[in-house]
Amino acid sequence: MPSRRHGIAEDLRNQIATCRIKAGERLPSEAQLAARYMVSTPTLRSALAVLEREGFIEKIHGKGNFVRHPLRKITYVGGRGTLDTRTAAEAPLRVTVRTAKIRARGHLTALLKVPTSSPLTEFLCLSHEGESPLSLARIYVPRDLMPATEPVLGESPACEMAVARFAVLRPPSAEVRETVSVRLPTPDEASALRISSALAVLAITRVTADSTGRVVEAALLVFPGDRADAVFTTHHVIDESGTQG
Amino acid sequence: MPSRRHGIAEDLRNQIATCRIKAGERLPSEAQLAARYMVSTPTLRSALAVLEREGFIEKIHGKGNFVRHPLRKITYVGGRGTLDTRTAAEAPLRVTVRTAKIRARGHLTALLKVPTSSPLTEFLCLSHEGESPLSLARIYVPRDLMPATEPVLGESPACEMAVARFAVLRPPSAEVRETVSVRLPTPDEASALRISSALAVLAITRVTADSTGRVVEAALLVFPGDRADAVFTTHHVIDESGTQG
DNA sequence: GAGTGGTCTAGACCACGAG
DNA sequence: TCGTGGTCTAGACCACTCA
Repeated sequence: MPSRRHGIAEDLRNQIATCRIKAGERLPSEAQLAARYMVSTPTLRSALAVLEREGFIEKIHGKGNFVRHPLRKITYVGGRGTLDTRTAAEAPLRVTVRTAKIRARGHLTALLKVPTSSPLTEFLCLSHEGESPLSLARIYVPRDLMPATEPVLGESPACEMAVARFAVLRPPSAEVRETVSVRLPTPDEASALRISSALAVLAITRVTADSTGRVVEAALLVFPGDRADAVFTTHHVIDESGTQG
Repeated sequence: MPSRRHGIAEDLRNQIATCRIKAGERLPSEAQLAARYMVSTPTLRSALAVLEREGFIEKIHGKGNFVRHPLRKITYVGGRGTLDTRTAAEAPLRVTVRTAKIRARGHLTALLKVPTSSPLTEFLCLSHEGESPLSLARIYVPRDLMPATEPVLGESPACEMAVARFAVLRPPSAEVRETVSVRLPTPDEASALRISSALAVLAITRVTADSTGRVVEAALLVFPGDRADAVFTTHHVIDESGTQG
C-alpha cells in the first residue's frame, strides 16, 4: 500500500520521464498541486522532497519547483594526471576558474605532505553545461611548482587547460591515488552546484605524486551524485602474485 | 538564523559525537524529545530525518530511533581482481553467501557480453560487522568458468574466499573496469543494508576480463555511502604521451 | 503587493513491535 | 494491550522573487 506522497511522487516522476512536463519547466505551484491531488500542502511537499532527493526537480524559493535537465551523466575517467570530465562530448561545457594564493592548513597539509602555511596555489573550477553546474573542483599545487613566469591566469581559460599545461612540466612517472566517497554536500557545494543539500555528491580526492614521492597536486572534485559516474580501468599486465591484502 | 529542526539536529549530533548518547542506544521517544525541545512532533521528526540522511541514526518502526554504530569506514581497494573490502582490519567481518544458478537477462547480458539466457552462477554476498551490514555484493560468473567439480558451496564460507579461489584459475593478465556511482538504494538494498532509503549508497560495478577480452566476472557492489570509501591507485610507469581524451 | 516556497503547529489516525 | 514510529491534516506565519 503506497503512501500518498509516494503515489504523487511516482505520478510526477512519470510525467517528467514522459516529458509531459519538460525539462526546465516550472511545476504548478504547491498549492495547485495539493489541490489537484487532494492532499494537504505538507503532504505534497514531502512528495516533492522525494523527487528532489532523486534529482528530478530543483526547488527555488519564491520562484517555484523546476524540472531539472535530463540526467546527462558525465563520466570521470580515473587514473589520468589531468582533469577529464566529459564523455558526453557534445556538451557545451563552460568552465570558470578562480585562482588564489593561499597557505596550507588543516587537511591540505596532510594531503600535500607539506608543512603548515607553506605556499600553495588554489584553482577553484566550476563547470557548467548550459545552466546546470556539473562539477566543482578545488585544485592545490605547491607554489614552487607553479611556473612563476607564466602570468597567473585570471578568469577566462579553461581550468583543464591550465592544469594540463602544468602536467607536461612534471616528471612523467607519477602515482595517482584517487579516493572516492559519497557524502552530502556542504552548504557551499550545494549552492555552487545548485543541488539540494539532501542530494548526495560523488567526491573524489585525487593526489598526484611524482617519481620521488613528492605530491605535486591535490584535487578535491565534487559532482552531483545523480549526474556523474567515475570509471577506473586497471590492466593487470604483470601478475602481482600474492599481493593480496 | 538556523531553523528549529537544524538546531535540534545539531544538538543531537553533538550528543552522539561526544558519546553522551552511545552507539547502539535508543533515543528517547519522539514524543519525549518533542516535549524536551518544545516543538511539535512533525518538527522533531524532520530533525531526526536529517540525522538519518547523515547516517547518524537508524529508525525502527515500533521500536525507536537508534544511534548507529560509529562510522567505521571501510575502504574498497580498486584494481584488484578480488573483492577486498576491509582495511579497518580489526573488524570481525562475517559474510554470508547465497549461491544460485541463473540465466543471463537484461543488463547482465551487456555487462558479461553473453547472449540472453546463457547460464550464470550468482553469488549473493552480504557482509556484517557485528550487527551492522557493511556491504552487499552480487557477483556473476559464466557457468562454464565455474569449477564444476567443486561442490557449489552452500552458505558457510566467505564469499571472498570463494571468489578468490576462482581468481587463481583465471588467466593472469586481465583488465578490471570499475564504475563508481552514487544513487539511492533500491528498497531491497535498503533493507538488506539496514539503511534509510534516503541514505545514498556507493555502487561499484566491476567487470573483469581475461587477456582475450572475455568477461570472466561481473560484480555489483553496494556500500552504505557513509561507511565506505573506494581507493584507486594508478602508477604511471610509462609516459602515455598524448593519450589525453 | 501578489505569488511563491519554507517552517511550524496541534492534533488525528494507522502500523508495527513486544509483552 | 501499550508504546513506538509513520502518515496526514488544515491551517498559520515567515521569507524570497518579481513586477
